[in-house]
Amino acid sequence: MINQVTGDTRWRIVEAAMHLFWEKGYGSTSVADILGRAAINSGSLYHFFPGKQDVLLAVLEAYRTGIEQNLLEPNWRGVDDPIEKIFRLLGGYRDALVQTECTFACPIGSLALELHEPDPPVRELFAANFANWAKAVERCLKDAGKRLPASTDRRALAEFVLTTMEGAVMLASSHRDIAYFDRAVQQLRDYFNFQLRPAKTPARSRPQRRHKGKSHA
Amino acid sequence: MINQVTGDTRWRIVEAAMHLFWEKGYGSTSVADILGRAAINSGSLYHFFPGKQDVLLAVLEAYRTGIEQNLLEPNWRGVDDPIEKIFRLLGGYRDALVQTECTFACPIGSLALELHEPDPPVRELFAANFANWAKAVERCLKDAGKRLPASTDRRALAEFVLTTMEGAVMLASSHRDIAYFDRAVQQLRDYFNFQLRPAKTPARSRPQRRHKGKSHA
DNA sequence: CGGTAACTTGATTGATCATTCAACCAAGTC
DNA sequence: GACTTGGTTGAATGATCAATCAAGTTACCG
Repeated sequence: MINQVTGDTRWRIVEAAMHLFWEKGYGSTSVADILGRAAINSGSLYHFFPGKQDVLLAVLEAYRTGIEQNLLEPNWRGVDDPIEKIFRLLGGYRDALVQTECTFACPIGSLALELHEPDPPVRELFAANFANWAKAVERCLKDAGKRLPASTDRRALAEFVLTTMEGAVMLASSHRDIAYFDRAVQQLRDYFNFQLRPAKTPARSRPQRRHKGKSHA
Repeated sequence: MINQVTGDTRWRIVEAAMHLFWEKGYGSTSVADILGRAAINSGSLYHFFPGKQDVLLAVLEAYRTGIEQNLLEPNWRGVDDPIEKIFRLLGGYRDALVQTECTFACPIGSLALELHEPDPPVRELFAANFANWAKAVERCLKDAGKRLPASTDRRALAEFVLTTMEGAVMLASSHRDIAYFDRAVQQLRDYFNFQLRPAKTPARSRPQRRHKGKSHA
């Protein structure tokens, strides 16, 4: 998963912790779990990290620096239209949900809500991750140029895409039903269509039903 | 907090757990914490509940049955306009964020994301809580009658309000900044305004900036 | 008053947790 | 071949956790 130049111990720890925090959350992942998955001993972990929380910091740092390579690039490969890029990104989270039978998707969001009162450095990394994500969407919105009215607040709209994604993931995973995610994304699509003036890809100008039943894949 | 006919032990436990789960989450709340806050001994707790998880079930059940009395009624007192009711409800979450300096707001959402793989009964209570919340909003949307186009999918829109609230709470609490919440709600307001035909309260028909800086209260 | 059922007490249990540390090893340097 | 540096081993430590239970208390009922 992800990649790094070295296959050294430190990275094995981060990689293992990434997976486990994503799967079980921070609190429910024991150091022993990490040791097991990374196939090392406790002494090695504590050689590289002062404590469990510092592993979390490294994990969040890895997400932060890897957003381009591991999140945006795979989802945007071969996609040019900036608006479509946004919905491809959301599609990536949809895939994660489907692949895990709607149990988990966004690791940052889950961790952020789990740790209500994180130490300042942890909180700052959450914020930085969210900010980078929104910035990427904001770039798309700027690339969309005049297809969006000049009056549209691009930053607020980009944040709103993130808001929608996180909320949609929460509902879908709580219900164990991808349809909740799809309906939310469709609402967002409709919101976009209200604002977009038709480009190459003609935008439906009126809300239109989809996804009546459960999953659609 | 909340209320119940009796001030008996069982209710004291649920009340204490409600507060603690909200404040620290499920995993970080020890049974000892609950005992302390409820001012009882472990034997009493285990007399009423087979285990910690059953306390969680009771808490979720309490939220579920109390939504009308403890959530809707206080926020909707004196408000008639169904659309305004929706935004008053969101305002209630805003108040919770502000009062806790943006550390926590929606207990259900936090717990739902914390417990990735809850036992079926727990998961069902999460789903039921979300469903009731969305149903309340859906009722408002139906009460709005012809102010919304007939083509609008009221269920999907109601769910979208919930999606937005949960996502907005997550962003605001991660950044410790209420402005993230406000911007998201403003986007939702704009979305509504695209669809609403002007009622008594004339709806701004164009997005309009607000909240440039940090908090606005 | 005797009896019983509901409830409470709080020390105790055993598991699990994050963390520590002295001993060990391997590669590189002088 | 002595010494150092960077990394590894894994048993041990002490804290904390959810859960137990035998002994006690209270309230009600006949």
